[in-house]
Amino acid sequence: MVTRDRRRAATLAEIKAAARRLLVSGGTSAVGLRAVARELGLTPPALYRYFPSHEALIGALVTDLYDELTTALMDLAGADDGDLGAKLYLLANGLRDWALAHPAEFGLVFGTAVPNPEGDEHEVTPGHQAAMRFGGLFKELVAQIWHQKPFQHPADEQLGTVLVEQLTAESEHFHGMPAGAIYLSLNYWTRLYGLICMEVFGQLHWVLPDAAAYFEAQLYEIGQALGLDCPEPG
Amino acid sequence: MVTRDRRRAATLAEIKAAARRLLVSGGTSAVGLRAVARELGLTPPALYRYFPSHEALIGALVTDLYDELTTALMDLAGADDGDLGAKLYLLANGLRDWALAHPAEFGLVFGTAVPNPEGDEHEVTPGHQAAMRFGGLFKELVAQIWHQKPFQHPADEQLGTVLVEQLTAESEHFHGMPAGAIYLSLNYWTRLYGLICMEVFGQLHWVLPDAAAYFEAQLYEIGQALGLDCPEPG
DNA sequence: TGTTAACTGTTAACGGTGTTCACTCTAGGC
DNA sequence: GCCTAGAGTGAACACCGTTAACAGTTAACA
Repeated sequence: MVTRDRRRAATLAEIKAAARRLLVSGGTSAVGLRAVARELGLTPPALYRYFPSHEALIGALVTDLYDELTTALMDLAGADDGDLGAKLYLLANGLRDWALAHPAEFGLVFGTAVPNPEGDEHEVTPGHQAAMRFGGLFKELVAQIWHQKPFQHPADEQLGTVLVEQLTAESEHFHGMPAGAIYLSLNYWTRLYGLICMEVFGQLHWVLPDAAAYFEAQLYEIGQALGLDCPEPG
Repeated sequence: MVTRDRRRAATLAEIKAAARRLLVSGGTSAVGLRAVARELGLTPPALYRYFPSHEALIGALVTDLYDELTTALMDLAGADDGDLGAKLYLLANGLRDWALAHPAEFGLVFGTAVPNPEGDEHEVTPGHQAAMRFGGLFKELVAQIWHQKPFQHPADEQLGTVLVEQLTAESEHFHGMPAGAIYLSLNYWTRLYGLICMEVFGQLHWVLPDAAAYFEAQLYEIGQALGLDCPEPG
């Protein structure tokens, strides 16, 4: 019987589900090793049969959240068969909606620093792979947009040799797009991420009580930079 | 004698200095109540004569860091008597330099969510006041730039009534600037903050090994939006 | 000046955390 | 049917923030 492995996988899933529950209800600090064990009616040391440390458990949770978000956004964008611009618009709005609906998860996934300061051996963890899959969503879509209708982009001379060199190094991930186009794509992601971070972390409440209108206006702006005729705000 | 208050103020400063030291050397998690007490040769309960809780100690530390950053940037911008655009450029670069030089402090000050979800009684803490002073730095400078040489800005119709309403509510903080101009100013801050956050938190390392060139290009771009002739990148 | 009150620090303790070790018991494989 | 690997337990360790009761010093006031 393989019921042994099956049982192990089941409890492993239960552990992560309990951790997720605690994260949602009480924020990042609430998902402690002992609390998770309590949730399952187990003693704390029992969890060490499944995760080598509390940190590893959190890491697995982050990986799951990344994948959940990725598939959710894929479903969202896949359902719409319209033009690619509308797809990107859906993706951006979907990410914001998810972040606002799950602020604790967002804070855990995107608010914690990536531990890659001195990049000797990358030691590509499953969490990193999940993050790459997530990032690939946007890269892929932007590359499709570019190849369908190339948008105006700054020339290499405007960007400077250093930046162009770094951007062209990423060209393979963008299906051979030129540096200027990758630059604009990076802008899109940077501004989107920054906007959502500020809204979720409450840095925007002090000037804008409800950032929805501002977000929409910004989405229109950054979409235009990619040659998209986004839905106009207002 | 007032030596009693003097002594109290001295130890209070020592406590915060020790906390700061721990923050720098070991990150946010290293600045614990017991660790701070250990650093001063005191027992943990002694600190409760100075701060009502560990959280209050952290709050005081954040306030100090805000003020330190604010005065540092004021000195930086005050020294240069050139045009206001150069001042803003110095400010933005100064903020980035500070964030990269003190990543732990930056993470503590800007990376933690502002606890203002349902804004009933704001209960304006010293930390909030310090944050306002810091934000005021940029608002003030941008307002000066606007009044010296008004830059092109989107019309109200382009932004939509909801957004215009919110922006004009902030008009007094921007010395009576119109909504479109405030919108562009907000863009400047949003993009600057997002960029620095991503760089410090390592979200940019995976695509750009060294974000300096990208940051410079972005600074040029967002400065142009405010009608400034920034130093060109490259 | 002597008394009193406030202030600063201590020790002991409580409940909480992540983690390790030695142990038991049960289920699967030979 | 033995035997081993795995799952789970209880006790313990070292840490954490916090509280309560207590002691010594110092400022203020009658």
